[in-house]
Amino acid sequence: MRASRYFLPTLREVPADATVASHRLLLRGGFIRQQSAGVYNYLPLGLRVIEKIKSILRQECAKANCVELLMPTLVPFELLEETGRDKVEVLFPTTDRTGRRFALGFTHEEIITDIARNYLHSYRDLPITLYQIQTKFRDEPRPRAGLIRGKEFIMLDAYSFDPDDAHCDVSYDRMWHAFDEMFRRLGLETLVCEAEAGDIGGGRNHEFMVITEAGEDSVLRDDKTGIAANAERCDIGGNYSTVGHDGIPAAELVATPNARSVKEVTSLLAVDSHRLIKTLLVRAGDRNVAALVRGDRDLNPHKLARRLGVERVAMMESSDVQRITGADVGFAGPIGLSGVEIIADNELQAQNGYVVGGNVNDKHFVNACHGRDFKVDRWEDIRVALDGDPAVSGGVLREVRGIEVGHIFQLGTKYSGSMKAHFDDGEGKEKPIVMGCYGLGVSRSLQAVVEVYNDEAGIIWPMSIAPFEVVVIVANAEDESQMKAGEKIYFDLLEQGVDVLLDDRSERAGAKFKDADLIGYPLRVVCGRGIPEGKAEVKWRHEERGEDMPLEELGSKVTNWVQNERTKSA
RNA sequence: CGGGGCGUAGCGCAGCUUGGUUAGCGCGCCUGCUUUGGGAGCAGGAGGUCGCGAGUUCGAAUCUCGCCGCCCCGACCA
Repeated sequence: MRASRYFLPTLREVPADATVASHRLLLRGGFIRQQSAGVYNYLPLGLRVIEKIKSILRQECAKANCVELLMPTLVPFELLEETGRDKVEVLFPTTDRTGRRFALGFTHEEIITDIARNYLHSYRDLPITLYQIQTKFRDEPRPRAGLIRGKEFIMLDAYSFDPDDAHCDVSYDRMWHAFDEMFRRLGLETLVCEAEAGDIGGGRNHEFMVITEAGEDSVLRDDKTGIAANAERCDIGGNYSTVGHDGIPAAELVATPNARSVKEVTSLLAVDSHRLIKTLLVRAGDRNVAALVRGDRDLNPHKLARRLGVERVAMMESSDVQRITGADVGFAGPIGLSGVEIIADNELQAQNGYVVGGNVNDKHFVNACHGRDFKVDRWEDIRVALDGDPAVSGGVLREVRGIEVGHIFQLGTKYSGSMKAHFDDGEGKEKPIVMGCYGLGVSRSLQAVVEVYNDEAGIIWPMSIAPFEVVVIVANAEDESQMKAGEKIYFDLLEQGVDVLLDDRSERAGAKFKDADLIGYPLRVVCGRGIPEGKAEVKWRHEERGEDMPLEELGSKVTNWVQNERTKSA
């Protein structure tokens, strides 16, 4: 490809809206262009990277015996109704001219399960894993940071079908390994985390995180075992012995007019927030539960749901809170509550004599003691883990930020059950197929790579997914000998199968260097002032200096370097 | 959805507080000459519904109201 005939809309100035480095570089390098919030064009350079990523994913899928198909973007609404996912909030609903309802595909469990129930009837058809690479649509409440979170994005989604859990484990582990290989070849180091399953549902699941400050997820890593977990999921250890109430004065109801929030109450009563208990009322199935956490902590609703053995908990409506506590939201407390199961965070055992809501408007108790003024039905770990918290292993949890580039799930029979995707087990019994699903963010991974590989001057692509492997710059496009030499190298490299761009634009040399650094080609060849002596400069993007090389050996040497890099990431 | 910020040429910005001729600047773009290894110099030029709509006023980029869009923080997140 000749740059003079290509599309390289690089920007000298930094677009004001981009705050994350990788987002800025992708915009400046002319890889992507925003169309609207969370919606992007992939310009030619960006598309090249996307296609290279896809190609690596396909190769690894093939190694793992996964079979590619392509499902529709228009998902019939009735299928989502079968699994209850017609209520999912990020759905993009639409209708055809006859009024028939669809949703733009946000993930394809329903369609793939529909395919399974139509074609997979026998244990002889299993196991099998099918996958696609496709644009997904999710009406995200807050798109951010370019391709990190968008309303549409490119994703690989794979689905495994097995006769039982043991086989599913095998499929799961095989895909886990395939993901490891994919990320390795993209140049991404990932930390695998235990995670929450969210609306996808199911049981065992793991996230693949690229650790970087620009990430939007919080990951906690046990410094003793190295095991990591998403903050939504992370368990907290520590041994707590219950502190008694000796010497603590009797609980006393005090006036706290209009003080509802932790901040308002603690500043009014002049106490630290860790001396206050937040009482959060939730519905868990048909049960009413009061969850107690320290004033300076956050309840983790996922964890609470898990402790209670339900799929999810929902914060109570304010009318229900009033009915149960007799007071407005903001004044709930554990003393005198009835018909409510009280579950308290472990950490609360370590102190006593708290400030709690009075279950009367504008009143709170001080010196409230568990074991004296109110009874805790269960002590559990129900709060959001923080940096420095004790790990279950006895180590300490340390927080890092991460970009979630992959998420794999064991679904069990969640979809096959509700959609009746059954198979004959060979002994005359019909059973639901055991499923797994595996998502890898293609566009998000692209940006994660940029986030990890860049410097002040621009992007530094790994050879495996660089938009071009080599750029050949003709320093002065009007100098015939330079242009001739550049074209010769260009055609030689092309012939050797190297992915090369010839920068023959009539820009000044400096501008072409700046563009090359910004765009981030791994290797740069410059045909310039060395040409009269039969030499050109070769330079790696990640190195400070290049070296002059005789033209005769340049082609084969560069080809070798490229091929070496390729095998490293093959 | 809550909080904050922004919307003026392709990009980055000034002007708005205190309304007043033809709305500026830098980069980019076009033409010419010179230059040609780290985003060149000089000269000339094109490019604007000042986000949209109402209102106030003799007069609105500027003041008021409504709407729309974009960014950041939070909530949410498959």
